[in-house]
Amino acid sequence: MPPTEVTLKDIARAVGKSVATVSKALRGHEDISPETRAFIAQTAAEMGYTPNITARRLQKKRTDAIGLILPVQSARQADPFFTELLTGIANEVARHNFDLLVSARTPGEDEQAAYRRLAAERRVDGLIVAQPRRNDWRIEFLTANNIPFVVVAHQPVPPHPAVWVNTEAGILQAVIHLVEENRRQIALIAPPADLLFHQTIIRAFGNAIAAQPELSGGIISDLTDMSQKEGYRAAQHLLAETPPDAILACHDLVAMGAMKAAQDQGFEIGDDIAIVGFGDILLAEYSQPPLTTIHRPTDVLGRSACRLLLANINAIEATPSPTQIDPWLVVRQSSNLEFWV
Amino acid sequence: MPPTEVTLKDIARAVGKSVATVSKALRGHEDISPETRAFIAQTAAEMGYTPNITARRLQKKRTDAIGLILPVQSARQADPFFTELLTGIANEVARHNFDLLVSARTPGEDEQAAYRRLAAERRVDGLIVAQPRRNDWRIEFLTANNIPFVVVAHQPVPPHPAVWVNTEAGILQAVIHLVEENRRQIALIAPPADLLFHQTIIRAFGNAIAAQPELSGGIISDLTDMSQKEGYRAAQHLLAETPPDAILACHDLVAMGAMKAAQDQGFEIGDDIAIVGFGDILLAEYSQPPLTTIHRPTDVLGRSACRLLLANINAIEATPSPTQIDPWLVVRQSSNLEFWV
DNA sequence: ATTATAAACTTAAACGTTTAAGGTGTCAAA
DNA sequence: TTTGACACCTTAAACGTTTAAGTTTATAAT
Repeated sequence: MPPTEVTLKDIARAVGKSVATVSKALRGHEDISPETRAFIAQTAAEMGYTPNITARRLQKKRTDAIGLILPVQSARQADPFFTELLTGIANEVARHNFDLLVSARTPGEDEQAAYRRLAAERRVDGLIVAQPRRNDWRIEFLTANNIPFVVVAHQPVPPHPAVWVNTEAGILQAVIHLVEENRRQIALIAPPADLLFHQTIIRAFGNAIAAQPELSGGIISDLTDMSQKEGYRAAQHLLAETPPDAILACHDLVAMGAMKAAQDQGFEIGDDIAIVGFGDILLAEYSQPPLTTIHRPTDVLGRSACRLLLANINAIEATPSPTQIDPWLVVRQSSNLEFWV
Repeated sequence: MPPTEVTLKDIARAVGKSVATVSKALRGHEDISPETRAFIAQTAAEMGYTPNITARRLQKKRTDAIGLILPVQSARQADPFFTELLTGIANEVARHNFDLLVSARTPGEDEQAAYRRLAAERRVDGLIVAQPRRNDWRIEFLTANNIPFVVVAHQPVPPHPAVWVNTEAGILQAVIHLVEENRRQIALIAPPADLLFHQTIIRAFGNAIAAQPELSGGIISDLTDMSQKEGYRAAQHLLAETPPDAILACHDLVAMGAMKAAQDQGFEIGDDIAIVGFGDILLAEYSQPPLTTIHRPTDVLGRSACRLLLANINAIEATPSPTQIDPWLVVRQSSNLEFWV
């Protein structure tokens, strides 16, 4: 490392040309002769030049960075969904030479400060908003302040740019599967009511049930978050009275909590009761029994959201990439009688 | 949002003072009269001024940002350890008004580019390096380029600044617990050999075994990563021949894979065989059976690392915060006979 | 009446880039 | 021999801050 950073000025001095020439040479402009271009490029390399992106940013008025604010419950909390989303976004971002700024905040006042920081102070060119809520102030804030963003959701969020998983299709597949497994009373453990996902999944569930005349369905709708703990609690209540023969959970973590509750009450999962999750987090396959679940291709979701955002801020030309992502059902032991023959 | 960003110049024009005065007023310098200071502050607020951090950065030659590069195996991969670490770091970073830049890369060539980008191009003031490897080129690179960093590890990494979990103590607790549970042959499933953690845990395990005369220990040491899949594979081999009566895994995910392997081979976990993990990820409590594990306070690790890094780059004054973090054993059903009485 | 001190500013340069506009020299065409 | 046209390069301004050094005015000390 040079004792002091090498700048364009240093190179200019070294090659005996002006700073402008050096800049243009390095950026490959047409009006610099090939020889000069090559000479400058070589000198720059020899001197160990790396551009100062801060200066570039100031001049270009773009940060070439996007932001993601993770809603976390506690310092410990780490919803695998967000992690996978993050990985997807990070990968895509890297391909386009952008930076990803991450903030972890508990929803509330604190979160607002984070949005103001990233967005109003223009630390980023745009943001990805995950898990939209009812009357989401984040969306209102970003809209009002004219800051580009893309929502990652479970259904379209007009009029805002969004990428979403086709919840309707996923739920329908799950319900059909349960019917084929001869389940007749399905209980849905719905997400917290302040999430848009709440309405989406309840509607999808209602439609799916309505399409199968022999089915009856119930809905648990008092979750405060989508954690194992809440899943445990919800299932506990559910099973205490007249237990359904299938549970459809809004999140794999919730499903895992529900499984534990059922096991603690002596149910044989996959036999006495079927349990289906949503998400297909990595651990779903390794739960005991392995969890049947609706696979949500979260990394694809992240990549698409990222691409859409970059297109919207004119960083890349718009590609007609799909905004609706189809999930699919992954059948494992928690819902499958064959494993119990 | 203003049609165009409000700058110091605009405020200067509005209050009829120079740009320098406005700047100094807003930063609370002594040589601006209280009245002017107040007036400027008010005007700035009214005009909706937010400082342009890019300009500030250029001038100050600091980015007020740190970086974290997550090693990921695939787009899907999402080791809960890193997620928790990330959350811890993000939280601490926010408290000091710093930004956190995150990159997700598969170890290798790709990863190098990410380091060069963040570090050499000075997008960040410093980096946190997690999961150090043998002859870690990342550490060499950062050292050679004079870029501040802190390592998150499982033992000290002299001469580099680091924060580590007291692996020795954790492993000892686990082994003592297993002895009390009347286990006599303990197998360690060690991390991949290229990680420093590999040596650390093997030494700790060796010492712990040596301290208990009645014990015999074996070591599996061919993992390619710390995943459930690898845990499954390792345990499968282990159990095929002369099964130990306890397995100590280097990571909860590995332990979960091992549990599944054991179950698939008809072992009753906690009875026929005890399994102990390392990390205490959130899901450990919800596995079936719940996993006994060495609790690694990952978020604390992240916070401490962050604080140490910030102190090293003179962003905060050094606090004598501990660099060695003590883990503790959490006993659950996977190793506890009492559950089986 | 002079000088020093202090308070409250302003000027100007700097941080490292990019780029529009302008300049110079060469060569070909008229 | 003039006139473009072109290739190649330079000048200068700009992006929005911060801050060292300088200026002005008022006041106090000699």
